[in-house]
Amino acid sequence: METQFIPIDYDYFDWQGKNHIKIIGRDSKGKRLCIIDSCDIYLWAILEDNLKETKLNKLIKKIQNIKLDIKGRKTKVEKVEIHEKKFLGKPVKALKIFATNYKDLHDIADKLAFPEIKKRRGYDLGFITHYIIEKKLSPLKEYEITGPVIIEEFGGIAKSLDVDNCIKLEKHKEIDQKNFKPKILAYDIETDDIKIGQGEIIMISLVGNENNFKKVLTWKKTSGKIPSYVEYVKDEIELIEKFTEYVRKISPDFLTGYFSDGFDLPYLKSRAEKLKANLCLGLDNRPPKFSRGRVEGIPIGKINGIVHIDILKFIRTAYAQYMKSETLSLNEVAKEFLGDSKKDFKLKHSSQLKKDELKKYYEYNLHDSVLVSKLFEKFWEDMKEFTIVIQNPIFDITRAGLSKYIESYLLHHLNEFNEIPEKRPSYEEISKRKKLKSVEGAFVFEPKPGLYKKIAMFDFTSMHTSIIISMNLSKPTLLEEKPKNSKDFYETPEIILEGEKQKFYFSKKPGFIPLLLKEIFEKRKKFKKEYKKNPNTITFARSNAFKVLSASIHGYIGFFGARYYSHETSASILAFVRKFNQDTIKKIQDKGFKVIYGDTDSIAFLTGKKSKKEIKTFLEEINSELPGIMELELDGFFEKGIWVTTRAGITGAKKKYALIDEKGKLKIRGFETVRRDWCKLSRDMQNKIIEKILKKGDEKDALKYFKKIVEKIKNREVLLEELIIKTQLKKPISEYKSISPHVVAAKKMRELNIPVSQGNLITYYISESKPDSKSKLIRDKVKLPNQSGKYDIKYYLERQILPAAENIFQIFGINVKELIENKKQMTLGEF
DNA sequence: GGATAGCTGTTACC
DNA sequence: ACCGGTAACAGCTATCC
Repeated sequence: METQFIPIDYDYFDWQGKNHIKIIGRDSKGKRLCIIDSCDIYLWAILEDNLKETKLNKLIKKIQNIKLDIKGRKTKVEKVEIHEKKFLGKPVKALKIFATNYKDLHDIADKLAFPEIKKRRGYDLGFITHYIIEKKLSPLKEYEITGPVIIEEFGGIAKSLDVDNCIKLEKHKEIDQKNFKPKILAYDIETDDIKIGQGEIIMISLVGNENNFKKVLTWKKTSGKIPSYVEYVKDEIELIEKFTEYVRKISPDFLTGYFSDGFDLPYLKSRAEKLKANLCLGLDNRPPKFSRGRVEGIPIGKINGIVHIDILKFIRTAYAQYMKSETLSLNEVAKEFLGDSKKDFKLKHSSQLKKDELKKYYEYNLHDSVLVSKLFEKFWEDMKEFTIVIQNPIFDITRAGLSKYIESYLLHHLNEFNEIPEKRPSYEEISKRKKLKSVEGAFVFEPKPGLYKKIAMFDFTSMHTSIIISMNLSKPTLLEEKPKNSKDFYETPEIILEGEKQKFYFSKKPGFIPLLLKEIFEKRKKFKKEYKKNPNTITFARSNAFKVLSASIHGYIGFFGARYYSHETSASILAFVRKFNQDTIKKIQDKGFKVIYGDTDSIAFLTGKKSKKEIKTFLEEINSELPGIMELELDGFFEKGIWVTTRAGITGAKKKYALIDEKGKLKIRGFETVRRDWCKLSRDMQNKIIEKILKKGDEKDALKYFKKIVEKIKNREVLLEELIIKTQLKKPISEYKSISPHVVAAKKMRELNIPVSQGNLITYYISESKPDSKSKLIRDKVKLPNQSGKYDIKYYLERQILPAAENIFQIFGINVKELIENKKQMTLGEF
């Protein structure tokens, strides 16, 4: 049979002792196919240099005779070949040692402790990654494949799978990608208890991307007319089984939820087990399987053949860093990316629900799935792009962290360089790396506080990555010492590493890591351009997703868990980052401009009387002098900007500024207004003050506004919701050494049986202390938002409002602190 | 018992 | 443990006198 094929989900099984890959995917007509294939299984033994032939032959004989008897399964080394390979860029002679089963490679490696063998590599990739590398059959790419249809072979696997055809792969060829439209089903459950399996599942909503499929399944019935999407079932068992039936009938490529790895799917599983209900969602007619997750032990739910995607996890890795939302709740994320939100509905125990409320509940439940399905559609192109670039199955891509992205990308391209993969660091190696002092980071220019006009901002495009590529920095290209007879190397500035002043030297002969990173760099540039041409939330998200990927390369090299970790390289990258930024600052100053700020890869300066065209020409001039692919670009021109002092004193505060461009668009960094751990009142107030100063140029009006807010607080006219402070609980309550207000708030919540756990955003406000209280601690005045009380005027004036305004007014010589203090005396006087 | 340096903890910037 | 360094800042905690 010959057909087109898009691989989607990868799995493997043993048949007659040998690993076989099982790939579920689609053909161009939307038929679901399963492909069975196998590949060579082997590991590498890197030999000592200059090994004599007789010794080598003896060694090969010994290896060929290795036999294993593990867990009752007998197996042996199949064959051994000699290859000229490279390891960390250097030529090596290596033995390719073949085995039957990938699982055995580790045990074989253990038996290779011969003095002739320097290193053993390539047995810790996992079979799926090994297969994809070996056969170049990558997820979500498109292929022309040929092979016989199988029915009885491999123990009748074809019969156990719910697919249109099962094919034994003989040949495959990559073809151009057409626009693959996956079948998607979003789901969401409602329950009576948020602890997994502790309550009943009340209803489940399903939303598909074909035929406008919308469904709410429930056993909680109401009277009167109900919407056509609601389907009643008898009880919870039937609810779960109906859900299973629909998933199987629709048989989507992707079943997607929001936090569904941590809630919906484990909940369904737990209830199904308890009630003995059928939850066999997989194409293999089995229930979902769970494994322990990477983050906070949140499980990972896998369904055979149908890729379960928890869209929250992908958002967390690829976008969270650059999002405006304060939390990654479905509601906030939907607001940011879809301009839509959850339906307004106050959740309560189903027994407390009135008949008319139930209809609202159905709507609410359905809409959650609508949002999830829309989010999936929004991010589909990005997930696909990441999957194709990184070449790991999309199931893993959507759950992995950034280091995994980079590492997988590298591992999948090593063959192009004839490279043997480096191993994962051992536990001992990791502890050793963790003990090293952290390397000196980027340079931040100390600003002089003040109001500035006519500002230009330059920044380097993907600075760290372009430095790695341009200066050929990586573990394999790092030279042991300064070459004596050659100029073919890059020299770093002086670096202090582990207390020792030194320089590092990198070969100019292009290494595989810098060469490979170029693709990621190019993609980042491409998507940034796309965003600038067509700015919307989605082009912004994509541009940022690749920005994150591109920016994490340097982090990967300095990450102790990385295969290609290099402390020296990491220090070198940062030394170049400092050097190029400082050199450019100097160039700009030498040209006669006043530099006012810069952080890592950016520089802000006053354009003075120079035209935009002149600035751009100057930029080109700087660019012509930059090495390799390094590029400085214009971030923008700004009409005005403010920089303030630190709270403590007279020095300019770094990482805090506000700018306004010609279109009146504000760019605010670091100020309280962008920090979620300040109350809404002070954030909004500060934002307005900045706006009044930058837009209208009217600090008097800003001051008037500030006084108004002070009055409002004093007169208790401020709504409590404006005074709520939100702080994240970053670890379990018991682990806190210092008991700060948010920890107290979390404790109070626990006392009231409100579930709190690590990662929750804790909300509270500061109330007036009891008259008899001697405590000066703020934590003793903490109250939860729903606890009644009077807000503490003094606290909000002195600790929330004043700090958010003080430093800004100080620029204009206005001392608002005195103003508040006078007012306080007046207040006292009034009493 | 009050002042304060230093530490813990959170968040943001890049 | 799951990209990392720089920085601001609040509020607690230890230590001093």
